[in-house]
Amino acid sequence: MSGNDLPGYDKHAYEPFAVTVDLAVFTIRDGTLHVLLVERGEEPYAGRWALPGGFVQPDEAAETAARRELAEETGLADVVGLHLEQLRTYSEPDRDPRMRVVSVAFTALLPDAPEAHGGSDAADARWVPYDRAAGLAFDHDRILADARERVGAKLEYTCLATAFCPPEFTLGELQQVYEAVWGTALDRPNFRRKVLATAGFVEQVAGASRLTGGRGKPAALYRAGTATALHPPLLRPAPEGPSA
Amino acid sequence: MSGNDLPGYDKHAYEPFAVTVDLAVFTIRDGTLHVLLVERGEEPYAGRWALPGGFVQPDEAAETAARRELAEETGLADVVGLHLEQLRTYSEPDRDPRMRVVSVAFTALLPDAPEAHGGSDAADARWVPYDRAAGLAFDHDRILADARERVGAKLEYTCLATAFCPPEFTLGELQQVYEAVWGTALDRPNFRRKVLATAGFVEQVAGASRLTGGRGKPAALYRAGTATALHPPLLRPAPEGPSA
DNA sequence: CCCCTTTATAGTCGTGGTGACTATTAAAGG
DNA sequence: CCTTTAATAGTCACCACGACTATAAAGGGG
Repeated sequence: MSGNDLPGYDKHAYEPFAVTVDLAVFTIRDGTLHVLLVERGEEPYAGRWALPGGFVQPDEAAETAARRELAEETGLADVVGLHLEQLRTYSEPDRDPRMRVVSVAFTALLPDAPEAHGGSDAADARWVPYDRAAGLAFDHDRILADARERVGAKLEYTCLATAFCPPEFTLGELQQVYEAVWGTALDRPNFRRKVLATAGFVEQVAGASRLTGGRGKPAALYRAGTATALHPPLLRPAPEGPSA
Repeated sequence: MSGNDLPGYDKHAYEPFAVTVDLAVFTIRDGTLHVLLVERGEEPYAGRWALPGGFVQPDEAAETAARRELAEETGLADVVGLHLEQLRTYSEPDRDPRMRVVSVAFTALLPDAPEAHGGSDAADARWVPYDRAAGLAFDHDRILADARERVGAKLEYTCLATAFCPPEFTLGELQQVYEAVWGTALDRPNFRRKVLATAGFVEQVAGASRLTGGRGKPAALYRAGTATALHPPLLRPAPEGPSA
């Protein structure tokens, strides 16, 4: 609770914590899921890769801190279409060897990656394929896995996938988002039918088309629609039986 | 991030925060959704109702603190079937008028309510119908609304509803859970068909039955199954058009 | 004791969403 | 000019689900 019901409470009855934000920033590059990592310059975990993040300032909310850190460390500040969303909070007492740190983790999605650069805080910032992002500092392996699972789940029942796409995109590119996050192939005509049947998911850009890189029939261009939920959802192929 | 990339960092470079937990504890009573509230004894918001909660201790994770506070304030400690799950973290700088408090909110579900009693910290603890739980202290109105929305959403694609039920329950009782949380009526035969068709959702207790309170045909008893996910989901009737 | 009410359970029917396909169109390349 | 590649169109069968109707098993009231 925000209040305090302890009898005899005063301002020293609680223990101070450091509060940080961690960001799992995703994008799609070359058809595969990439995550933004920074290289740590100091102990502990010096030289190891970690999720970008930093301390929450006294006058800002965690959401504000997340946006600020993303800008400072990677130069990905006012990127259009940045989708930022709280994931969960990690508070195990021993998750930082130095002191008691509670971290509010965020998930961020953005369209085809602007190149990241090491910013003020980070020695280096880089887009890394999700599959090769292991052995991160602290409990960031777990945070990253949680973030990916959350994004995968939200693709099913929200229109979130467009947050990975530039302002105008083809249905093939949108499908690549699903395939990259879920790690499964989807049937193209069926995917197309589903997306177009969902009112407000995408709307066609009149008369425009784009060559997907050369060969093949040019694809129509679409913009993100106004819908935010997907009813009924677009379920990923069930990994196993009905868990019985 | 958990680490610190600031050059020249030392242990005083960060500002300390107080970290608390808030709990939105739900149960079903008389077929309607109830939430557990405590009455505040001190300023600010003295005499107002609030979500139970309290400070996280230096050596415990937020999840641990949540369980402890629930036990201390309400005596609902080792209730069998208690489902506890993190909701999100609220960190607006002015959410507590006294000082900077970051609160990790949790959602808890439990079977037909044991009566709550004011515990060590709380002046009074009481089950309140969700619809009458307004005007809470701090930002607890918002936390409560977020919690209810989350629970409603999770009923769709998880087997969470059994967490509201005693160890043995009828399908009618299970349906009441959905109707109470969603606030809509469901068709009984269709609900039954769906639940039984989902492998691992519930399993019948051989030969047992219960009179639902007197009249009517006695209902068969079921136990929660081993499944945790619902594929395909049990969608609540769409409130409006496809948001287009 | 019969009938009505109540609640659980069984079954039916039609529709729509979806998986698995096949076919056609429009570009580039050799 | 034919092949390859990718987008788009269309088909078909199945199954889940909403909307029903019907039956079974209890209690209550006359």
